[in-house]
Amino acid sequence: MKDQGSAGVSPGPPEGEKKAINSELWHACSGPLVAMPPVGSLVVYFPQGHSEQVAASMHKEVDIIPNYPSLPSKLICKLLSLTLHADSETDEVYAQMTLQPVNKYDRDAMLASELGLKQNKQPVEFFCKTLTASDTSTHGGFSVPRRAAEKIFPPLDFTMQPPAQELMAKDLHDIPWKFRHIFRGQPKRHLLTTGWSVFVSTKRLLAGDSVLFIRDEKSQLLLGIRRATRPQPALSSSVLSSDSMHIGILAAAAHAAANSSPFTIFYNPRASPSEFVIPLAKYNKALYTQVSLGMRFRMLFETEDSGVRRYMGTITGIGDLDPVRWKNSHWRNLQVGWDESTASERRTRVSIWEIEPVATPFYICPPPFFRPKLPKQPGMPDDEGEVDSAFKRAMPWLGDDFALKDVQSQLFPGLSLVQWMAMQQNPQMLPAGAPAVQAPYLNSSAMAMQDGTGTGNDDLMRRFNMQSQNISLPNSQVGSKMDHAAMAQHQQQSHQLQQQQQVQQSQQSSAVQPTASPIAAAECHSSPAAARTSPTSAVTATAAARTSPEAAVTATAAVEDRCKYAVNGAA
Amino acid sequence: MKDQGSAGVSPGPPEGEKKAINSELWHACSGPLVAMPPVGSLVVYFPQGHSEQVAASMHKEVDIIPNYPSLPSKLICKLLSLTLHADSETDEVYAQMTLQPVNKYDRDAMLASELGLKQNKQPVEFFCKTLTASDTSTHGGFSVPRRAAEKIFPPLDFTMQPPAQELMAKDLHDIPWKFRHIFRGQPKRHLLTTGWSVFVSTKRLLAGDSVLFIRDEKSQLLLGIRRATRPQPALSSSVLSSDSMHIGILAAAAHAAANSSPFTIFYNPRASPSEFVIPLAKYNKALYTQVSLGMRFRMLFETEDSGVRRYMGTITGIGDLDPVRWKNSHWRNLQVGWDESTASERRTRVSIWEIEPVATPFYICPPPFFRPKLPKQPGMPDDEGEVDSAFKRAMPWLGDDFALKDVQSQLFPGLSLVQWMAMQQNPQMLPAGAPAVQAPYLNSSAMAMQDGTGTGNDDLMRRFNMQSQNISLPNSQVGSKMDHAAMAQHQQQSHQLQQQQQVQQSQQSSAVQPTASPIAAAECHSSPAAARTSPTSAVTATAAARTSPEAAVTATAAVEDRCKYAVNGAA
DNA sequence: TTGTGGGCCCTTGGCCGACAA
DNA sequence: TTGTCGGCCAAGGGCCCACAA
Repeated sequence: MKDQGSAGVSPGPPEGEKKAINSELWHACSGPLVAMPPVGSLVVYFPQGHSEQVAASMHKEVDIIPNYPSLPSKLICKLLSLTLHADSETDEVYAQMTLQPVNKYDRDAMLASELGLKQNKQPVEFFCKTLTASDTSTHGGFSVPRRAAEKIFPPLDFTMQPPAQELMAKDLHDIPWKFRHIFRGQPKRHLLTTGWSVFVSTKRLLAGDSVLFIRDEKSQLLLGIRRATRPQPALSSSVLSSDSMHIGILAAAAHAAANSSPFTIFYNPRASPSEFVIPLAKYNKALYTQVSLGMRFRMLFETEDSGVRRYMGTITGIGDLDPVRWKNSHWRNLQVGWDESTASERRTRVSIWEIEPVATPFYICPPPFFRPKLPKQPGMPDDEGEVDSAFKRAMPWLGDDFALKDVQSQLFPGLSLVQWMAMQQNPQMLPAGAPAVQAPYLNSSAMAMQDGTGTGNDDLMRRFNMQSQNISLPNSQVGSKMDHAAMAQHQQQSHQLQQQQQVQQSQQSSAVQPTASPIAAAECHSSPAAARTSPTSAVTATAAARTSPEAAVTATAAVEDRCKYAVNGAA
Repeated sequence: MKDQGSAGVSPGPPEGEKKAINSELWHACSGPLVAMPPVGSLVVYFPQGHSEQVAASMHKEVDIIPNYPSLPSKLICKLLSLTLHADSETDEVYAQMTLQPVNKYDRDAMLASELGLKQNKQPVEFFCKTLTASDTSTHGGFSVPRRAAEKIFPPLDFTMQPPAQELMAKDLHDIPWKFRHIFRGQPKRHLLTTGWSVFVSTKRLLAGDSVLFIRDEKSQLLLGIRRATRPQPALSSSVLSSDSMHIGILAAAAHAAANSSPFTIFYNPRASPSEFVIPLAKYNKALYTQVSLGMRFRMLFETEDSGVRRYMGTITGIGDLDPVRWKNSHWRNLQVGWDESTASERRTRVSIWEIEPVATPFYICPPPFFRPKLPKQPGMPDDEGEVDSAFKRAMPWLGDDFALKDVQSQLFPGLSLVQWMAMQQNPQMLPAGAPAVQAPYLNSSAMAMQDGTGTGNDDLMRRFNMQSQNISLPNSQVGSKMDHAAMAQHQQQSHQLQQQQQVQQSQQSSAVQPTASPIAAAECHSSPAAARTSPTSAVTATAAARTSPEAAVTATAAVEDRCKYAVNGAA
């Protein structure tokens, strides 16, 4: 993977510099769910997640994520630098981050972390279209959705016959592409003709890939691509073995933690499903959310065309993803089930900061009479005093989490590297009194019912809540103790009712939840994208064997919004 | 880099298996200098060299190769498995090796290591041609060198007018390619027409790249490619930071050494100039060779067209490549100068096993009257007794080299990862009495003169030999103490004479040196390969910016053999 | 012996509206 | 509103030899 025009959001380490990558375009390509923390802010780094991404980048099964002696499951770090990159061959976007583990953090960093939660980097003026077979064929041009053309492209001079103009758009590498934009045909439609096929062949686009155009602040046209996630053959790096990669990640982090020295990581937003560098404020906020078995939640997913939609789910288990190697880790420690039958592809393991509990406005902004019990609201620092010490009081266990004991590791002759690392127990145990999931002040589900939004299934909800008391025991696999039959029955019975509630709650809570990003999607139109074999030369048909994109466009029935293309903002 | 049809020379770890890669073809692509050790044999692994390769693979400056606490500069390992690979996108060849560090080794492994030295995997029936601008242009086909076509391709039926046939050749991934082979034109010549341009475009070949055809044992035609080493942009992995990669390599090796457990590495023959996994027998043999300042040697280099030629050089310094981080390492511990002025691109640092001292037959097969002093010849075990114990007696320092002391590493807050690792001293010190370069029984240069081959410069040679006594001090940079002016003068004066000697010595020693591989090259013809800009579409000339191969084909005047193409074996 | 260029044919790229989903 | 097709024209892919290095 070659280097590219890299870009400094901050002065990152130079590595074959060209020109700064347009941040808006980068975010448009990385998708609506990706928000990078601001430089200087505090973040939480999860080695497990990092390992998962490496495994995902190599298209390998996430077999065993090894741990490493003396490396805790999370590191609180200061984000020293952030550089946005794009692969020069594939245009794949990724970010380079320099993190420095910290034991204590200052007020500014905390505030920066807070502010980072509120910014949404998705460009306002953009559209994204999944390419059809006709779009990518050499036979024709690109059919531009009408609304998209009207919103994004410069207006045509309709006195011309036919109306046409030359468009110029720059990609992530600042390379300009020129297209003939014409409005013709019967019925009339917007087309990109001359220049389009060169773009398609140079970028090696196939039907199913997406193209997106944005207009930045200076009204300049930019374009990016987003490739379909087709089943790719396992990727062998040919440079480093998978074992060495994993141990490299962990060793680098462990050293950095021990010395409070910076280390560098790469984050590829589209390679793995989860971010592993989380704003500290977001993480803390999530810690204060009650999670209990059977709890209902919503979670954001990206739609095919760069929109977002929420899926409803239920927490079916709470416990370590890997109780042997990564004890007491918050990484994907929730087992979940999804309401919709089409959700078979969705993950069954999520982390607490990924979900939005249903009806939680109370905890985001507790009523005044609860405040005396908590000196500061960690999620929302004000100007009154030291955020730092407030944190220490609120979360006394944090301080112990960074001491690196130099463990005299035993040696196990004959074990493979992964086996050996797998045997290493994480020596960083949380203090005995600190539960794996922090006990909240109140039970959110119970609150939801008192709030009047929960109706008709009080008994079952209470039952789950009672069982959820077990979670104060660290690392207990409470999910397995559940009565799954009763659970399933309950879900089936109250399914329709819940969906009605969802809509109401979604509308209510999105007004008060600062983390909820506004969704604007229009022009929904459902029709499965066609996929066909790309034409290959007859002479060496087997040799030129380029696997045709399998018609894997799963027609998932969407509740909220689903369309072949989306114009961001009302049309 | 995607996975590929991988191939098991031995049962290697499966990783997206397809079919075994043809070993002959793999070796043809990897070049004439690459010989892989046999599975089960003993090898010496150099972490420094491994790090260098990773740096080279990423086209980065070989800045600082960090070391790692408790990791010695070399590990003696048993080669558990060897799998040949080829990148599915670029056809780049590489090998996956599983190594297990050993403290003691059995007789069989030692013998296997011996046998490995004698096999030469280069296929007998093959030819390699560097592609011209005409070859890669869409305008025409491929002009096949006459001798090559006659030797490799099936004979044409010359009763036809014109004589023509269809050729089928499989590549590294076992994908068949079909070409029309025709003998036409005025004057007559062999051409590949139909099918050729598809091959060129699919493989993305450019003028300067090479294509090679071989005929295996079953007379089947195979073809491979070898890309020109053009100046590539720095490669950013987008997965792992360079720091993490280096520490990953070292940590994996250190763990394996501590536990005698297997670890996996990738070796890319064309990425870095030097092998870092050396047959133990070859290494030991090199240790018994006297090296001294001013010593003359020959060294094999690959020619442009998969041939080999020897260059003459002089040892100008002996000492650690990195005296701070990698003390007493044999990795590239020789500083050398080259006779030819065109040798400016050649490396100035080599390892002892890479060179062939001039006139050393005496040490390869010592005369009988020296044998009583040495119970066993380590390089050539016979059937009389335990090779193992013989080794222990011959090289007592080897045993100490593998003990892993669990060093309580100090922590240096604030240092970067590389800085920290660089500060770590390799705790494995050689015993005080053991010199960095083993003192031989006799001085080879002196021998050469007594042998009658060295004439006319006795004084200078003696002087260098006296100075070379200093090398018994470990890690001393003797090279810097040399009289460089006298050295240069000497070289200039005796240049022509030396060249005459080289030819004689080459002929003499190649007959008795088992490591010398037979060179067979014919049809030498010198003409610089032309390079021209590849045609790009006019519409978006800047966008499609595909850098044209710069005419970097340096016309080095070759002494022995140099040709645009070479037919292996007499024509 | 072989690299390059001109001549010439014909495949394929690419622009158009028709038509239907 | 937009995906795909047939029609049609022109660019360039690709096979040939001439010529020269």
